[in-house]
Amino acid sequence: MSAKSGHKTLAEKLASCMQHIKSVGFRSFPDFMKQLVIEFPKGQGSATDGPHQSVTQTLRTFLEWGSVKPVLDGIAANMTEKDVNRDGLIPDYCISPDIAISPGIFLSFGSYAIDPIFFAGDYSKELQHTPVGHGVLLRFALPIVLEEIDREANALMDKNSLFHGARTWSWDSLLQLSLDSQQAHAVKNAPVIWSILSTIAVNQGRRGSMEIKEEGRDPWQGTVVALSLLLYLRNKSVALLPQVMGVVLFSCNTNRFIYRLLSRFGISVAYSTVSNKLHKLGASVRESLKGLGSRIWKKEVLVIWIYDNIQRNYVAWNQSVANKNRMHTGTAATVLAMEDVPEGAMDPTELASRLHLRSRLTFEDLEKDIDHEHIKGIGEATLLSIWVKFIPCLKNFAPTVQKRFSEDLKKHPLRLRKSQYYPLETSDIDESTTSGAQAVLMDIASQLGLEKEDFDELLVPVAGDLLTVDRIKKLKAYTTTDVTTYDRYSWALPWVQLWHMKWAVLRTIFHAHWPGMTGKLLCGLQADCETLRRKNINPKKCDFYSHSDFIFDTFEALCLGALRAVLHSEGNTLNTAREGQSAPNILDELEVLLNQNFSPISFNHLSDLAQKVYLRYMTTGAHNAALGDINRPVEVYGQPGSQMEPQHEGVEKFSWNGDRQMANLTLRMRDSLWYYELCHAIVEGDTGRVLEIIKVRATLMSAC
DNA sequence: CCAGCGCTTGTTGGGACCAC
DNA sequence: GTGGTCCCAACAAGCGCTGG
Repeated sequence: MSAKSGHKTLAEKLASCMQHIKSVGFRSFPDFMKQLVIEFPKGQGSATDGPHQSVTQTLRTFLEWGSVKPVLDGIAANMTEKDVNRDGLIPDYCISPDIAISPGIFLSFGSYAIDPIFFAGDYSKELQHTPVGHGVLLRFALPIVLEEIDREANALMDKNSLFHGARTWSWDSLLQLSLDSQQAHAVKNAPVIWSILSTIAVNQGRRGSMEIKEEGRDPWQGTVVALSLLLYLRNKSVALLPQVMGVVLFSCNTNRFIYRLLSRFGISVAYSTVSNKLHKLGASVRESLKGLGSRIWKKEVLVIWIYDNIQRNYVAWNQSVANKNRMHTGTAATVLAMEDVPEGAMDPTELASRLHLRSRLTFEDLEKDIDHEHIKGIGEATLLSIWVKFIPCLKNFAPTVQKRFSEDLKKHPLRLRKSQYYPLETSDIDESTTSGAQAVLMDIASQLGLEKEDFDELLVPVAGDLLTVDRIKKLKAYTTTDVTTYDRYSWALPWVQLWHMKWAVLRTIFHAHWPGMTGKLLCGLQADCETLRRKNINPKKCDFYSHSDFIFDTFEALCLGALRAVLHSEGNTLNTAREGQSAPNILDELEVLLNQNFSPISFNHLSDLAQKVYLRYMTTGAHNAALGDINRPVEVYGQPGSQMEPQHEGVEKFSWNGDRQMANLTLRMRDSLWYYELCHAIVEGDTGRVLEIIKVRATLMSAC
């Protein structure tokens, strides 16, 4: 630097330094430092090298000149004796006080780690016991980093931080916990802390391919949790995650010992805190429910009441004749806010004026209401979706098929939203009796703070399982002559929930297609159950999930089989009868049939096939056809019998040679199709499509 | 600086059961 | 029948920390 530089301010000096560093090709200051302190000494062969020596010389002059030395001296002067014992790098507070650390355990360099160039000249004597190179940088940088970490941690402790627990609990404040938004918050407000913690958590091998894993250990979520714990240990009011963990543990009836253990580590808050807070929460929820009740009464919000019974088995500690395990029955209710309700839809006078029309309803009216074209379209689209799902060569049609459901066949798709729901207090009422249903309704009304006269203008859908609906219908029937609107229960609209409706439809399928005595291992669901070796199938009990999966699987298999049958009937066959060659897997065969014979098959052709399969195997007409009008070679099977007429039901003509199994299978595919569509329409959120299936089922059963 | 909160620790009471 | 044990829930006192 020339004498002129003496007039420059510090900022100017630094700026011109940085400019020089940049102008000779370093991308950034950290890059420069890295090259200078780590890469340069490592990369060069010997200290006697020409350029190497000159850099070393310059660096030594620079160090002697006094820029770094005061910094190092300053650090040394600020170190206490303890700090020095710990090699001066890790501050005292970073280790819990009762742990004895032997001196020099941190950063104890082997001699190989220290570049020989720093040991030349007088300066080396001063630094003899101080690690240089990497160590100098660390010594210089660590206090700065720690200071930055302190600053960031303080920022995360802010009351508006997403890690900060709520001062008074509410379900909203607990439910707002989102590890993803906490992560975003941490990345934004505490980048240094976040990068340090996530560097520990994310495996080096994983950093290259950042694919998203749905299950298993998630290092980023883990980092958020670790950060939450650390912040909670720093300041107990930064406790959102430990609070939520406390509630989770509470809901699992966790032993107090586990609470003590986990709260020591900052994973959960103490049991007494959780207990205390939950009591207050209960009180505040009671208050807010009263508020909701007044909004219901003023018709500012239209709601559905949902309730179902809950059972809990109390295990007796010591079982005896008098003391056995008990099953406790209670009721859990939820209030759900309805959205997008058309004006006047929930008008009790309108309902009252129309009630008498119901008795005029005939089967023909119901049948006329069904959109048969839509059902046909659904049948074909469902076939297509199953074929596309399983046959590899059709995979690229998947978006087209999906579009059919979401555009051509859509009826009333719901907009995407999150429903507002309000869980009520559980009660010990047994809702399985009519008086129980009455008590439950009374209990819900009192929790919402609604008086009897508030119901005069209200219509409230009360949803539950089939039993609940039956009990409420009975209750309404028993009280029709009562005086007040409330006591007549005319305000309550019993309504089967979709899930229970699904279950009811599922049961009817098992009821109809699980043959009792004859041929039970030859055809029908039971035969398939044996073939698939399904466990846990009991048609009398009909547990939902196992049985639902079973119907899905058999239906999908039947649809694939039907496609093969249609292709065969059109003369597309594989020669599989060769000696020593087993029959191909159905998927392999379909792949070959569709690929080779139609190379490649067009979507229109596939649609035609779907239409054929639907008409041939999934309609009531197909069922009737199978009962007599089958097209078999006359010379082999004789004359086909006549189609069965309703008056012939149960009395088969002497010459009848219909295919009873085929007819039953057709009905089963038809019923399964309706169930399949019901489930998928519910999942896809298209209530219009759900309603179409309900209309079909309504002609057959009362649960819809 | 101090009120309030969270937490620990200890106490009480009730219920159920068991051994004697 | 009595006393002891276990479990649960509720409560209070005391301590330390936080935050206004």
